[in-house]
Amino acid sequence: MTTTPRTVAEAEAVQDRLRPMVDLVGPGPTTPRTVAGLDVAYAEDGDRLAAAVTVLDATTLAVLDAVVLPGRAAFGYVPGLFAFRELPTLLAALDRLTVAPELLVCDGHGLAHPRRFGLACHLGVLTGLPAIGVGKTPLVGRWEEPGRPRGSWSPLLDGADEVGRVLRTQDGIKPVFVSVGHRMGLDNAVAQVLNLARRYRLPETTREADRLCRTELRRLAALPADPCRPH
DNA sequence: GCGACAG
DNA sequence: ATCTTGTCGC
Repeated sequence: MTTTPRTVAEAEAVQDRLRPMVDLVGPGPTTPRTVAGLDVAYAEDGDRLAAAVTVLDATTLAVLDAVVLPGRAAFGYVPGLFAFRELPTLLAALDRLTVAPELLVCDGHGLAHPRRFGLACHLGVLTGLPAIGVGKTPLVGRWEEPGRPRGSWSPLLDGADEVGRVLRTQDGIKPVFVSVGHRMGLDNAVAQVLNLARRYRLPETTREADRLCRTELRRLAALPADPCRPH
């Protein structure tokens, strides 16, 4: 089972306990055959959610498998502890996959985190799979604007550590924040994200998962009260 | 002390 | 994350 803390102190303790288990050596797969995208959509109340995992062919980007599950936020939103909200439902969805992913692309940071243990590290350690974090906005670190062309990047520095890279995935488009989650090298992480973001700012894996969980959330909201489980 | 703060 | 209209541009 997953360790679900109830307080900020407990959550930080969990991160500190798991952080040493992150594999920072593995360069990761050069040409994975299957890549998973993970994302969560929240209802207006901020409590109910839908978590989605999609598995794509890393070459053709065809969707090979997809799972979406309803759930509840397992923790309050606290920057730095955000992973605890969606971890349980995401792990449940991962368990139901029929096509095994060789790499996880997470919607959030990995090492680019105050305690070097963001969502991508957490999911990587718990599943044992190589994992990458792709954030849309920064959490920690300083950086300089990368060049305009797709593929340009600049280091994301937290003190003296390069905790990630600010990567331009499309010409002249706002960059994303790439960081290592588990069993990956930073160079490879950037290469994998570029391969997955061929036409849009975000990797196709993330876009597919995002679309799936948002659609499911709307479907759930439009559904009448469940007659099978009355109050 | 003040501001910042993944999704 | 989500709430939201129009608008600028290819």
